[in-house]
Amino acid sequence: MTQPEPDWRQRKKAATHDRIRASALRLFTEQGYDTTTVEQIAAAAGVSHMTFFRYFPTKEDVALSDTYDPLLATLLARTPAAWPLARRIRAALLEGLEEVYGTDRAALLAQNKLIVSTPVLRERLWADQMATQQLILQALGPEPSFPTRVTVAACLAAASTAVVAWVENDGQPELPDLISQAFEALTRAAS
Amino acid sequence: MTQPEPDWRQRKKAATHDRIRASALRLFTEQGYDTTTVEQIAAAAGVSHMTFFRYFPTKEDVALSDTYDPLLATLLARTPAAWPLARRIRAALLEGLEEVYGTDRAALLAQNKLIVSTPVLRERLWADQMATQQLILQALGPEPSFPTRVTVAACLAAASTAVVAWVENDGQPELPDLISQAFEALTRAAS
DNA sequence: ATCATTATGTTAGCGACTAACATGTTAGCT
DNA sequence: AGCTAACATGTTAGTCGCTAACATAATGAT
Repeated sequence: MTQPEPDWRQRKKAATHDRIRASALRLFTEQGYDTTTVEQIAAAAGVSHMTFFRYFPTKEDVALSDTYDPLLATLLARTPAAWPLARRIRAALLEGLEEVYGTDRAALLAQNKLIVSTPVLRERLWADQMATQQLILQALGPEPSFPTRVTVAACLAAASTAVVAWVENDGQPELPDLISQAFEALTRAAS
Repeated sequence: MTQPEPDWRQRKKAATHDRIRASALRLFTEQGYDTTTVEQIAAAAGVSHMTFFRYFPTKEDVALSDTYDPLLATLLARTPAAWPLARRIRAALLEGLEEVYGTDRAALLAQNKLIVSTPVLRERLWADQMATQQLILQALGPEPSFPTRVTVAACLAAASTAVVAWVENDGQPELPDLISQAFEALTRAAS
């Protein structure tokens, strides 16, 4: 009997979720990821360490949380199916970026800087990239062919390279431009 | 004064190194990676858990140990510099494979099957791939351009996709063939 | 025989993470 | 209002990967 579920409960959950997340990110940037303990995060958010793990499966997840992936799948499906796959992915990536880049550019840069400069998180980033790849392949239909898989993997590798270059140069060339350059490099790599 | 270093010492070290590694791989395949504890591995190898960590920095490393990377760098350097980068990497990868594929194909398949089927190890695999990428870039000279980085990343992504497909299909299409197909797919992705 | 080096073991501890159980707080029903 | 079931949170104790500090035994050089 889980009927009406008054949403103030969910609001409260969302509130502590955000409080934990905010405390974590602040502590991470203040004193580094590795030296920050889950207990500290929990204490800063006013909860116990068990509550932390009820909201985030691992310590890494709180630093990597993003909502970009599901958006990407829908954008890709909306792209003309007649285009070559690489172009479709490129278009979806750039379109998705536009929706956040204007408002959240600073946060995006800060978060990715933290990730790239923390070995453990960098590892997880590649792992998440593989999850994104699975998601894209499913959005393209069942039983993807081997060449399709290779193409998707290459496109995501290009995009990741762009992101890494972006944070390494402190956001100097803007990310959309870098992604475009990356895809152009991809098409020329074939020659 | 560490002069002669009688090599029987090194032989003994190599022996225990191999004993630990063998015990670990056996236990991993018998009862799974996650459920196998470092203490069990150490006990099976007749050492203490501290000795284990003196030989392998982490539990993951014992499952991922390979000597392919340095070989790859020299092979790449030996390849004609006039070729397009993707072709050079492809040639180096295939040439490196030839040297082990005949004798160690079974072990290679088993090890990669373990890795691909274990989430934690899969993560580390991508991380190691980034290390390989760094190594290739250094072998190509200092200060690689952005397009070069993209190309290398895409080539390694293609190769990884080939390896994953190889173990998923239980070694059915042979790995060198899959790698060739992957690179052909790469060149066509550009169109 | 002595002494420095090296490999190994022992112990204690930290931190991420889990399981078991307890407590309080809220929602729905009578 | 009062009872009960559901749920969020806390407490406690434990496992496991991993590290540091110190102890011990075997080996090699003098």
